[in-house]
Amino acid sequence: MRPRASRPTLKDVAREAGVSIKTVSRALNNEPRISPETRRRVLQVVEHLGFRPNILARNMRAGGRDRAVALVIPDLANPFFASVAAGVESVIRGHDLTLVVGSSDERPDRERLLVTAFLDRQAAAILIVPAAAGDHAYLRAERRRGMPIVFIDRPPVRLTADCAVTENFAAAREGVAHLIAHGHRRIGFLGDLPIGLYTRRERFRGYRRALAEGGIRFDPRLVAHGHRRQDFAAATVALVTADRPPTAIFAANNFACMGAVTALARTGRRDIALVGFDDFDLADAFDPPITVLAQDTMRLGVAAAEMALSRLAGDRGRARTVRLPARLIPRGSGELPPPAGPDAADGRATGGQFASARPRRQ
Amino acid sequence: MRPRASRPTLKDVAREAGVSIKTVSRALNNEPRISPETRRRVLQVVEHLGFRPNILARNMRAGGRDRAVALVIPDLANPFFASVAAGVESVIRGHDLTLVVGSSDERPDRERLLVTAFLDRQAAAILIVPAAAGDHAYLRAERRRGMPIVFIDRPPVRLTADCAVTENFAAAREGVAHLIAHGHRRIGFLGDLPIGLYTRRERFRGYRRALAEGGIRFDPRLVAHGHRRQDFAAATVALVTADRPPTAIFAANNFACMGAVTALARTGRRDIALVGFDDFDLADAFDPPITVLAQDTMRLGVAAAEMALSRLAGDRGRARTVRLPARLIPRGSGELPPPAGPDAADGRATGGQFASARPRRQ
DNA sequence: TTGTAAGCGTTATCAT
DNA sequence: ATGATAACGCTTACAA
Repeated sequence: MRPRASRPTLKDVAREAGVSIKTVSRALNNEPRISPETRRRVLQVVEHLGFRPNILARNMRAGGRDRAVALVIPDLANPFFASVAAGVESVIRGHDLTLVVGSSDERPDRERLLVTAFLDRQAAAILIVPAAAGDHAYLRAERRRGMPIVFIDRPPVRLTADCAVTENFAAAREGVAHLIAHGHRRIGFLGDLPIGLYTRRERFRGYRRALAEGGIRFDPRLVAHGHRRQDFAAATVALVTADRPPTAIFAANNFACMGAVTALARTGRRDIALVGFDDFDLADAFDPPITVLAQDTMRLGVAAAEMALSRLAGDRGRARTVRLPARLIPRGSGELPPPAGPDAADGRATGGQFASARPRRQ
Repeated sequence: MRPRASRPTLKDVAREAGVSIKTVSRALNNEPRISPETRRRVLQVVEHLGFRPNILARNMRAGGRDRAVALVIPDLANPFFASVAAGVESVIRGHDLTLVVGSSDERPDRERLLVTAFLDRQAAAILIVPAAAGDHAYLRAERRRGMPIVFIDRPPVRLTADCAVTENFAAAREGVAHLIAHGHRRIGFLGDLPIGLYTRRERFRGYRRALAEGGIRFDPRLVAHGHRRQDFAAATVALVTADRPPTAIFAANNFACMGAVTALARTGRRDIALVGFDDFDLADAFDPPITVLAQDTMRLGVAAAEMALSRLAGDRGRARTVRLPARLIPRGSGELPPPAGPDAADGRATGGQFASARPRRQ
């Protein structure tokens, strides 16, 4: 087992080229005071040795931070976050910044470990989609020093910082109002866990508000929760097979919606209206296609990255919050009428037959 | 605009605590030769100042590399890669290593930029899911020095290195043979772009082999390509509405399969059999549910991470390739018979009627 | 138990 | 135009 060989350094290049390390440095950084001839020779040695500068050492000397922007997300497998990352990427590219991503697995302790790891590596900026039940007071000192720290999708807890979020309350309210406008009065709510999660709270508020505005009494039996898609599928089955089932479901996030879709498809129920929060791949491939409130995930990332860049440029003004609207995309599932006409609240008995009697959407 | 304040250093803590920087260092690293009293006092100052060690400086002195494992993938939004990342994570966690991910956007130039950025930052190991049409000769020197570099899903080009791949050829052959076993003789192929992409080549080979073994003549008109899901949907529509359309489709990757599903759902065709390469979320939510060849994506990541760790531990043996089998998951779509019985090759004329005549799968 | 000096690989300063 | 030297923040070796 040969020991790991180390990379060549400035010193190695200098020795090989017969010059001082400073001359090598000059050649590499296009500094003016060096003869073209020397530069050429040095660069040739650089090439030959496969020399690459050690960024860590460079940053240390320069006192400055690394030109890497760190993004910490709860779950790599959730396309929502991938899209946010793409938004961030699009902004920082062209600023000679590299995006690195870490996943907290929706656990506050791992999130903190990751954020700290990036801070300790002198990242230029840190963008965080916080995990549920976290506490960000530990970042106060860094914030005070002017470190660009921006939160995305969910605001920080016990910390004031820049933040880019969707107008969850307004969007949820609009989505539920949409169902009400189509005649539904028994509307189920499928939400995240934990219940205290910011987005779930806001969306639930929107749900309650829409109900109230529609003169509909809130029924806690129509509320269910889950975490993974399969949980939501099970919850959906439970909801629609219970006494006095809902005629419509409002799914408060993408996994909830996918779970509901799965359950409805598997049980062959095409009579239950459905509106989901967050668009998702294949939403248009179902029968009927799924109506969603699409968050502008890309722009969420863009807005966050822009705030970070502004901080990086020296802006020490007070923390800002950017709120982005969501867009209702009616595709079919959210426009289904309740089974027995606009005024009936109970669709259980006739639902199945009704579904097969209606012409199928192509 | 106040200038960005810098983090406190060992020196700051030392001054504040009235000790030397070495004493502070001892207190921080739990070194033995320090009085409990001094340690307590130092740690208190550390706490008070919010001091955090500069990892870059530490690593530089220690000569060692950073304890970060870098993973470069072509597309953050593809759940396939997210799952690979999860596999890597599961291995390196517990080795005090942090996973950082970068996305090449399926572009070789960006991939190289990212890989180089991580190398220049002294990453402990680099895992690469290469973009199409890349060239990895530039990594030869690093490999020679013993840098752990592992390729995932697709092998390196013009470079010999550790590699973890799925047995694409065997799996594709099995999938197509499965369709043939169910009576199909006109089987479409939906493949990646570019055509030269390793996985697409291997899977296409498997397709051709299975056809040959089934005594079926290859028909180039049954082959279509695409990149995004919508492309594949369009390609699918073109395939099934052409003269002498296929009675079954083999989709050579997850987006291809999702595209085919979308197209078949939108056009209400439930008579075309479908087998997809790669499992995907919601594959079980369609009617019929989608039969797939599931790659063990998680284990792909695990295998790659294990090779990297072994290199990190000093193993300088020759490059290895780990090949993992895929698993056929029959869910329904791959078991549909051809329209007019096992021997008919042409399903166009009667397909639609046939579909509505068959009982719908629940 | 504690402190001093050297060094990691860079870049900046100042000679030459 | 080029080079010696200090400095960045830390750890290792050695001295006190």
